[in-house]
Amino acid sequence: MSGIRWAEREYSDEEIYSILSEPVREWFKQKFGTFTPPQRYAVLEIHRGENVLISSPTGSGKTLSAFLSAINELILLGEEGKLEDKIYVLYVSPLRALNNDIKRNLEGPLAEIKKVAKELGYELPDIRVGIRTSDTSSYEKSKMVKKPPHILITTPESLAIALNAPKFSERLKTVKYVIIDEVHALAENKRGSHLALSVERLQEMADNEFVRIGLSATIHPLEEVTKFVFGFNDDGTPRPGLIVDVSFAKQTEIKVESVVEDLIYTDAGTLSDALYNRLAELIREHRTTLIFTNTRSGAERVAFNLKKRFPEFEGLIEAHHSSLSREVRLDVEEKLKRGELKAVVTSTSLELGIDIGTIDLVVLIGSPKSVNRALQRIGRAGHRLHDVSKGVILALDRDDLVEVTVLAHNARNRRLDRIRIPKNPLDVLVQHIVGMALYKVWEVEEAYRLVRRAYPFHELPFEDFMSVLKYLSGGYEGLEDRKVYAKIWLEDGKFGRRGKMTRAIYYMNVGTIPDEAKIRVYTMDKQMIGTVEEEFAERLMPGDIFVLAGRTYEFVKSRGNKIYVVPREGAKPTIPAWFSEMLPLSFDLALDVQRFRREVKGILNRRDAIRRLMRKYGIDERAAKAIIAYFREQERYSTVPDDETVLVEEVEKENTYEYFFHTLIGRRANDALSRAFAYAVSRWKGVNVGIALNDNGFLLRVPKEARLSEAEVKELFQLEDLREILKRALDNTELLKRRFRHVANRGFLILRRYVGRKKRLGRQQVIAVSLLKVLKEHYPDFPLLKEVYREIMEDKMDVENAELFLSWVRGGKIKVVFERNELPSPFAFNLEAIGSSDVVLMEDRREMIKALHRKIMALIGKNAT
DNA sequence: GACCTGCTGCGGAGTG
Repeated sequence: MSGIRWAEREYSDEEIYSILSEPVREWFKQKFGTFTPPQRYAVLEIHRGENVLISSPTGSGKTLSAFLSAINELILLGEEGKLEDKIYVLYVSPLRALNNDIKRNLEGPLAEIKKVAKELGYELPDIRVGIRTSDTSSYEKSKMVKKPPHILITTPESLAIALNAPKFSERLKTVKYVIIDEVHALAENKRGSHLALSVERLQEMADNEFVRIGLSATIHPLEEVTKFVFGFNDDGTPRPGLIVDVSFAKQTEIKVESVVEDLIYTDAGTLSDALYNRLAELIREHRTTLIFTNTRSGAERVAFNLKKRFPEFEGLIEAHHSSLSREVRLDVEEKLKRGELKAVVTSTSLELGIDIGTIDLVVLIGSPKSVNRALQRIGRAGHRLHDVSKGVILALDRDDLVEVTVLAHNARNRRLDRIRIPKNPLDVLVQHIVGMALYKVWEVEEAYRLVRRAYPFHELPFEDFMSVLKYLSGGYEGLEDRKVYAKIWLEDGKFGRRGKMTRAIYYMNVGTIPDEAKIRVYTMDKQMIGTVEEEFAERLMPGDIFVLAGRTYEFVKSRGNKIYVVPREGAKPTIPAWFSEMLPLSFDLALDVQRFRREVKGILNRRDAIRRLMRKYGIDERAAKAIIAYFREQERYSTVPDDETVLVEEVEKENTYEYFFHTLIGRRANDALSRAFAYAVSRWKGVNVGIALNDNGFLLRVPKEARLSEAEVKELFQLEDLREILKRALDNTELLKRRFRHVANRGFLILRRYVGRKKRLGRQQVIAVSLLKVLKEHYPDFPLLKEVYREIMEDKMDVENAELFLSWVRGGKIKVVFERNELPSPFAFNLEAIGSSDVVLMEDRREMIKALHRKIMALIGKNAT
């Protein structure tokens, strides 16, 4: 029997007012008059000390539902003169910009309540709200130790650091309410696993059991996420609490547009003209437009070009992303809040929660890759409950167009993607074990119990827990000579801290986001603008001009980890590139695109195909025509793969055979599947196999002598236990070398967490593969090494869904169609263009696709469309 | 060596 219930009781205004103190009640009446649905379900329950997960749309008063009980309590304490200098409420969100926004949105009402109270004759003390993130100066942090805020706002990473700050952690012990906002964005990845352990550590050190409140606008499945927020009791049952589900649909209007008629033959220049003209049009037609680009360099490029092409926007358009300095970001956020900007171009750093009244349009350039993300972003427009959230998605290539057509349709119908919560990530556990050891001496059993209270580690085998402890306690002959120090001691069923540097190592390596070697960019008068990657900075020559924060700067000189620049107009500035992962297409959405393929296939020969698509999917004629033309070309030349057919094409190249697997299951699942397949092929044939992959499928490049028969290709789909195959594949460093560089970087950082090297090495040397190789050579039994590797790779891989896909093939739900083709089919163009090396230029890629298209059209005849 | 498409966040406490 689970103690988790669905909220059934909707309380009346009077019932809620009855628990509120007079100033809060009067303020609420004046300001709102009545409670919103989530408030009617949640406020009283939270007041009674129930854990609550609230799922309801943006602008529905969700944040206030979470805070109202706590604010009321603080006001009551203030009235009675019992408000102490301690933290009562802890609020955690994934984004710094959201934290800033929440602070503003709390301070306003608190001041208003104080004013109302004064009119009523109460003299209330100030209720302080404080933020603690990387944006907080050390001066502010030290003030916080002496005089803590009553409400503390932070991020998962900063919380993990605060837990180990000897003085400040004392202040956290008094917490009564823990609010986790935008839960969906955390639960589904390791940032969430990391936070879940932090919360359990906090509970362990806290004076009392605190109330847990989770918030989200878009989340599915609710029960699992609820368990994630509440955690588990020691007897294995989920902690009790309430699910408040008022996720009624907010009015949303989503348009899909193709910026040009012809997505193949339009040259790059015309395409960008069309894009910027359309953007300018949209910006002019609206009060404030928020534009999402998915990438930081994209945000820089679009912000810069809009201002350059349309001088009317000078000073009215800004860029916002994580590599801009605190000053720049805060300035943009403030201007946005005050309604002083026409548009802000952002990567993803403004996609959650932020409440800006004047934003009346959201534009997405390229696919946001999941329905949840699309709804979150578009929800930034028309933030008030009864406003319509308006979004326009601009597609720039044919695969993108197909994807966003399905995505927009799902978003309109509130078909959310399921999130999957990672289980037992050992790299996260290692960080927290070190953190725990810094805090006190632990009984092994006691620590294991604590860890298992966190949802992601609820089923952690004791052996795995012990192997992590043993690993961290070192004791490996000779490792210390190589500066591999033990972080903990482990004896008589207890463990504790070891090593002078351990605390610093913990601080410096906290979190699960892969790091980059950063170079700070300063103007000559010492204003920091942001950071660029070491590799980008290294290439700069004096006089070079580049874009940062949507403006152009000339590089002057480089000093250590800083470079100095001066503002300068330039003819053709470069745009920095930052290394990171690409947003992966969600598995659920991928399956829907498969279904969409079958649907379109079914209507291809009907005269009203275009009209039907327009009607059902709400796309314009241009977009519908492009989709129909794309599918007709594919069908004339090859097979249209869908949810019942997986197409494998063999194409002969000069030295290789290329096999295109049209497994539309998203990048992460394709990553797992392609690697397992490549490993199997390389074992069968004794050759190296090249891999290229994207969301729509993958490509194996096999040497001529290792050509696969149709039977062998089909045999690949019979592979069982992918996880096991991948484990073996991951032990093969040769294969790993071929992987993307950021994986290597990530590997290095994780390794650094274990090894504890503080010194930053040159990029060439830090490639984790080589480091691991060295360690492996010298220490064949180096414990957990393989596990560390797997952790790194499994971050990128969705083995579970890859297995699921294979089981559908084995079960006959999906049929494998094998073809030998002279050229890759139209659906394979984008994969082909990934190329054998990572150095295909965008322009070249477009040319390559154009050339392929011309050839295909010649083969199937001009009248295909 | 240059090409380019790749998100989110990131010490504390005390001393001089």
